[in-house]
Amino acid sequence: MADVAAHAGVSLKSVSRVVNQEPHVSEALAARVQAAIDQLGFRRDGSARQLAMAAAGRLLGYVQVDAANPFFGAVSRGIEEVTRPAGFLVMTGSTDADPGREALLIETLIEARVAGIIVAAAQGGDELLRDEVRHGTAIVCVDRLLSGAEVTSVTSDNREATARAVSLLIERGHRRIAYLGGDERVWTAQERYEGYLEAMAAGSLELDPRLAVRGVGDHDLAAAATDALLGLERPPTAIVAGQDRIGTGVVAALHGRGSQHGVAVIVFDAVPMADLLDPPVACIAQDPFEMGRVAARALLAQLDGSAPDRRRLVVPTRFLDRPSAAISPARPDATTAT
Amino acid sequence: MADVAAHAGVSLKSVSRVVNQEPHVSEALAARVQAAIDQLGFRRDGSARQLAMAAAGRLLGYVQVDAANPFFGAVSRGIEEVTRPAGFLVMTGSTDADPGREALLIETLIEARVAGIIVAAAQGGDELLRDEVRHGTAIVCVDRLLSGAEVTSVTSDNREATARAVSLLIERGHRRIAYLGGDERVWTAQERYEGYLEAMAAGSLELDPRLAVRGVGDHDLAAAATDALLGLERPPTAIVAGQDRIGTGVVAALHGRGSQHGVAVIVFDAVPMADLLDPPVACIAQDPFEMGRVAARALLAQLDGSAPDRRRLVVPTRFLDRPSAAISPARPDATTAT
DNA sequence: TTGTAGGCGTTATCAG
DNA sequence: CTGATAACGCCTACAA
Repeated sequence: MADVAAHAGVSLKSVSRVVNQEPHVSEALAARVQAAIDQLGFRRDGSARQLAMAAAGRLLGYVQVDAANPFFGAVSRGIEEVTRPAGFLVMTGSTDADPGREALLIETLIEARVAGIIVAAAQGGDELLRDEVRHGTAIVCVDRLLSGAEVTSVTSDNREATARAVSLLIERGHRRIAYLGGDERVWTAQERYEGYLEAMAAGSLELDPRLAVRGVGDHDLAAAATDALLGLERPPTAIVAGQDRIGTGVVAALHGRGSQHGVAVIVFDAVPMADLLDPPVACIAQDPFEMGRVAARALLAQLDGSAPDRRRLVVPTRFLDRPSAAISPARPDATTAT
Repeated sequence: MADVAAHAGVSLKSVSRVVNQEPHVSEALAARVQAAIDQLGFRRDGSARQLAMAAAGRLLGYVQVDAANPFFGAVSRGIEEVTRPAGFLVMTGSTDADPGREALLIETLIEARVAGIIVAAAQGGDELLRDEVRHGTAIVCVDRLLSGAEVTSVTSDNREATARAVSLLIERGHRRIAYLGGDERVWTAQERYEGYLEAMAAGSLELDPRLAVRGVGDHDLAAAATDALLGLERPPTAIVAGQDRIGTGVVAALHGRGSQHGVAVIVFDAVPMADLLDPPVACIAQDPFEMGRVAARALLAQLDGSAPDRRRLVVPTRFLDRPSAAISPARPDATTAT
């Protein structure tokens, strides 16, 4: 910048004024400075700027489990949509659900002097997060909670949505409804499972423990579990999958058996092309995009003090059942075989 | 930091030494300083650090079209996998293929003093990019080229892969092979289209212009185009879709017509659950994850001067045809109806 | 092993 | 409207 000043024959501050488009600069001077800037290819240095202004730079951190996961990608878009117009830049990193990576990432973001951090899912590094919160860092959680700290969180209505879906199956005559869920230590998985139990109880259906399977959080495990379910002397007439990957496993296991099996499938989280699959499935679709927007708005509001530090924000899911066949009424023979 | 020094009764530099884990510090002093740090909740300031060291901070920029698109998400993961071990943090932003946004984003990244930038797809803001390259910024392009500048680019073997797929169809007896492609101004779309033409010529098949459709780059347009193809008096026996979204449109249009139509479908880019769809499709799968890794390695190598500024790096695609039915031989009646 | 002086590029303050 | 000077928080170089 000094170079520019020298080149233009003006003072340092004048250059600064031009660069920042401050008022009270004569056109002549501005032009001269601009010429020098162009000629020297000058770029103002964000670090120095931030240092001098002592203000928190317009930088945000977004910590996610996996950038390649469409859910988190969509959250990311939601965040950007809100933060970019506000002039923020987002620094992103994936943790692979590894608390160590998460910790390192967060430390780095803090050092980069981000104004706030959005953390999407992955429990485990909670202690560090709580420390940061106490330390005054603005943090918002997405798709997870953080107990023991004043944090606002944005989640789906996991339990309620699952309960509604199961209730719907019951309404349509299903009695043997299976649930395949993921790792029970994951909060969302726990919530969804409880929603299932809730609805089963509300429908006065006794719970067959063989139909309530947990810890099958990936495609292959879910496919194997589905095979096992179908092998029972009285197989379920409906299967609720607690995650998209579980859903694809269920579909894979069902695929090719012909649609005669008549098993209705509902998957939590949107499955791509759900209605073109064989068999088709109904989905409890989260709205990650909106979750990102909500989280970003909450963070920005928190930064300018216009919102409390701790809120529980719930983004509703939508039930997608385009091919009505997906959750068709249970076949009579299956129901009456009791 | 001065606070810490005062609190611990030591000098500024001693605190700096402890923070940076420099050698030659007595344990007693280190402990005292560490205590003060913990107590005051001190965090070293990345901006100041960067400013003082005059070195380019360990920051990288990644500019993509859409973070919610699994392709770019996977590229992002590939980049991270390489850059994080090297101690870099990645700042990300989506452009929505809008040159204006892209420009703004890049400007911002430059101001943040990133050491280099990876730009994934979206042509249009080329002039700005060329300027930056001339200005000395290290830039690597992914899934696009940048003419008129010394940039290294990482792409798939778009043309060759498409040609191979079409040749395979020809080998299996197909004569009427349709191609549905996206916007011809997009480089990848152009390459793939040319691959189609190439293979048709190599197979000595005359090109029916009604079967070579371009500019149908989304689901609905592709579905409509497919309907039109099926309405021809001599419909194609095979359809090659130049993008995943086009592929889903084709599948949607074919879905429910029964598999009797016997149309083989090949989609460029991996379609989720391709083999469970009705009808199933074969895929020309790109490897975005690897593309990201390659790009990141190229950028890092360029930064430390161990690689030239300009290289054309090609990451091969894989042909996925798990359900062999997908590209089954053309049905005789369709072929002989000539 | 520890402390001191000077500077990194920018902005804010206060004179001219 | 313009310019000199002092921060900002840290690091390197040099001295004690």
